[in-house]
Amino acid sequence: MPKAVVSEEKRRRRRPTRGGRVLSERLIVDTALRLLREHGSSGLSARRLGLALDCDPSTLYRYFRGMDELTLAIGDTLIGQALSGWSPTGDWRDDLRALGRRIHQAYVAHPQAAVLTTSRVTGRANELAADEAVLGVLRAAGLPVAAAVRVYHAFIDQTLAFAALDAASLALPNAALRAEDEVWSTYARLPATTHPHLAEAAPLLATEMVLSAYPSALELLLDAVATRLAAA
Amino acid sequence: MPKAVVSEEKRRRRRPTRGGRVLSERLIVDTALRLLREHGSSGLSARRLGLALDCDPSTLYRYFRGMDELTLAIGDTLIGQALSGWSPTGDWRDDLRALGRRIHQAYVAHPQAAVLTTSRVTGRANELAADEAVLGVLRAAGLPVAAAVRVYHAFIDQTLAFAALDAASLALPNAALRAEDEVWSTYARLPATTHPHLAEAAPLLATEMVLSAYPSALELLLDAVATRLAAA
DNA sequence: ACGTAAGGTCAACTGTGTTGGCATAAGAGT
DNA sequence: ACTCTTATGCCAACACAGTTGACCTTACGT
Repeated sequence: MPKAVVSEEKRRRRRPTRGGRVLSERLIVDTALRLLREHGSSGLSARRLGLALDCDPSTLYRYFRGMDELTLAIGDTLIGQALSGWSPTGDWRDDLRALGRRIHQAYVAHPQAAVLTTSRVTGRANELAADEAVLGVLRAAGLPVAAAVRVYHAFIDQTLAFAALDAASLALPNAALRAEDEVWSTYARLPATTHPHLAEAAPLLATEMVLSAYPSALELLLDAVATRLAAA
Repeated sequence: MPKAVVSEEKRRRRRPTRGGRVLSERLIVDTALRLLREHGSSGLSARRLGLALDCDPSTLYRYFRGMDELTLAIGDTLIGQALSGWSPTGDWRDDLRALGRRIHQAYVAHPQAAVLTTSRVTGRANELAADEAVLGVLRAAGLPVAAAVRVYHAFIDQTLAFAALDAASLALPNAALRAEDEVWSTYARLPATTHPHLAEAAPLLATEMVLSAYPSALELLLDAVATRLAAA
């Protein structure tokens, strides 16, 4: 019960666990990501993490104040992955599109983790860097501060929102996935008298709904920004 | 232990609980909504629900296969509330806007419940009705089936995605809310050398980020549909 | 070489979803 | 009105969750 967790830089003495591994924030987060992938979004627990790291669950509390703080760290790691290797080209439209796609993709690449962490503001390093990047692109494009903030808001919310939604359906355990398939094919069996449009659209729905609507939504937003820039 | 839950219509014998109340799906869902509002999105549990209904937690399994199915029922109730009293005017743009706002609003009005249920396809009655309504509006506007399905997809995903995001920040317990405020004001204290754009935008961010970006995103989508209709 | 405290471990607490077995009263059929 | 059936309530128990306080040990700064 560390009242205060020692920050990663201040960490001095590294004692190995009984299994011989030396812990670190990094190692814990990576292992958590692995567990999430293997056991689904509800498959991460202090106990399982302890098992995987061969340490007592309570040890984790030396590194994070609780499972919630660990969750935030996982989220920040995802954003870090999204940004790694990116640099602005100078074309605001390309840059914004790339940032949006990268963030969306990073979350969707870890759906089980994304489910836990989207829609949480962490204020950690990588998230700050991402916000700074987006605002920088918009300001460089010529938007005044106030407008840039509004666009930034729509942009980041839209990206995270779609990421969350897309991740959620990807993260469903197999059983639930098959259940959702059932639902869509149920649509096909609906009587045309009560649900004519659903019955008509059913075959198309089954194929359309497995794709993400994010790319088209993103282009819509970019168009809107272009219009605003042209008007000024 | 009930392998199969008896469906609501087939329910015959209504025995009151020890507290004298007669249970029903409806009563259970309503009580769950109350608990969610009072105790937050993680405040719903079989045991607490049992306590509130004055019945044994296991009794709930006579009505729902598990907490997950109860969750889906809650979600469907929200959609039902969104649709209740709505009818099409014939103006596709007004109708679509109204549907979007109503659904978004219904979720945001129950943020704690929305957090649990957005991004879950239930296939229950009210959800079917909503899907049918949206498709009906689009077809009546003159869109061919394939296009209507694509727009429907973007529309419904966008609405749910923003609802989820907006609900999530509304549903944060007070402590976390204050923590998020902290984060935004931390932005203001960032050194302008490392994060110039964030530092500049900080005061605007603090006020902008508490508003929903959904209304503007919705108008963007409606514009896109109008363009497509005009082209045909 | 020593003393300190970081950080590992252990045991225990409360709360969770879920299930199998049992009991009872509501309603159907006569 | 009497029975018979069974829907639906209750109880006890299970394995799992997060979290904490006390304890111990070993790596490091001096």
